[in-house]
Amino acid sequence: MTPARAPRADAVRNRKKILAAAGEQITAHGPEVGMDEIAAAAGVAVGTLYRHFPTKTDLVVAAVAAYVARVADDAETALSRVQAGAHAVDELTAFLGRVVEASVTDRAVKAAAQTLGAEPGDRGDEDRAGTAVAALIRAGQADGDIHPDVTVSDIYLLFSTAPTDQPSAARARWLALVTPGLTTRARQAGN
Amino acid sequence: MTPARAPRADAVRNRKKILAAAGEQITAHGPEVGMDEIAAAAGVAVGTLYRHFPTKTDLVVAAVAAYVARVADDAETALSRVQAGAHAVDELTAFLGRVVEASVTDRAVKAAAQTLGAEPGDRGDEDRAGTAVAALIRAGQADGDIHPDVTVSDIYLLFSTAPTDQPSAARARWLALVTPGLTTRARQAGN
DNA sequence: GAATAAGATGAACCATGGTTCACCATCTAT
DNA sequence: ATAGATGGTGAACCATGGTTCATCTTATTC
Repeated sequence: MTPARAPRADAVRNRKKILAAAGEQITAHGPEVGMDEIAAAAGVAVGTLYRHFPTKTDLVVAAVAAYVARVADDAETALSRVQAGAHAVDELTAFLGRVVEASVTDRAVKAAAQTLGAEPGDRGDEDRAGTAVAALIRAGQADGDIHPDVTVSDIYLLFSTAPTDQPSAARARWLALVTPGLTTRARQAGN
Repeated sequence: MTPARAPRADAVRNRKKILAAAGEQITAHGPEVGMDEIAAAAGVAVGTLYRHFPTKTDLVVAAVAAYVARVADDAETALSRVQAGAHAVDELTAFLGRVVEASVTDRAVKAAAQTLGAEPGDRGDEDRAGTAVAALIRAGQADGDIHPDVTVSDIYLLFSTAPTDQPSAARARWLALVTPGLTTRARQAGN
């Protein structure tokens, strides 16, 4: 067992800067930003990135984890509104809409979603999000508004297929087209 | 005006081989296949590819056009079935399902779909597909089964977001979730 | 069956972008 | 203050993959 003496102060500092920069850059330009750009944004050299994260994938995963946390917060907030009396269906679709809308700016969230759907993940934020969404669904089902067979993975499935690169109008239309699949009521007119 | 004497026989032959090979390769491995591989499959050298198509994009577009034709055929067949008495909604959703299912094997179709949604295209197959789908929609609306505000671009929108890389079960589920957005009836139980 | 233009060839080129590593700087423990 | 390991640097490396071009081949024409 390596007792592993405490990491150096500047190393900790840099790690944070890197994570923050990676987040910003990925948010702005998607996961395909170059390591050089992330390094520059963090005010470090490329080599430093590799000291902290063995591969680019590792870095992206780590950075994206922050956005999963954001989604989890959003879901929990929505849930608390429901517990305060708001309609669950409305909150759920609004949540879906917000997350989709957010993923336009934060292209990374989309990647995060795929992570969500992909692996069980290492506990934490993913669970929080899942739990909150599940509660949201259950509440809506209790109201009789959400179809009984809807599950959390349905939400992830839909979210992972959201038309991120399409114009705002298309995204709104998409949400309108997709919502009836979750609810028990037939579609209303208009969008 | 260059009278442009007829192109050489082998040039014509090669052009066909290239198009065919590009189709196969893209179908098998998606639009990201290397030019080398396409050339090899066609039994030609890379340079020949570039003699016929100035850039890779041009080649892909040309190759993908063939798949647009396939989709158009499918849509027209579905339409003819409706005219023979079949239910329009059923044909439309089945069509959507088939195309999605097909795009698992033919990853290229997906690219084709994005092309469809993107530019007006140079007439032809895209129009055929659009016309057939439009007729399908109109028929379904006449039956009162399809929501009055559904348009052809809705179909394209949905198709372009289909979960191509997900397992079969997920794709089926997706179709079930998405269908109610097109119809006037509320969701049924099960998937 | 030359002559010649159209076409084919594929090694080489180049840009991109992730990754490495020999060397330098800095923090921390004594 | 100093040793020495931990961390940082960034030019260079390498793999990938699209694109070019000088050269050779072959179909067509007279």
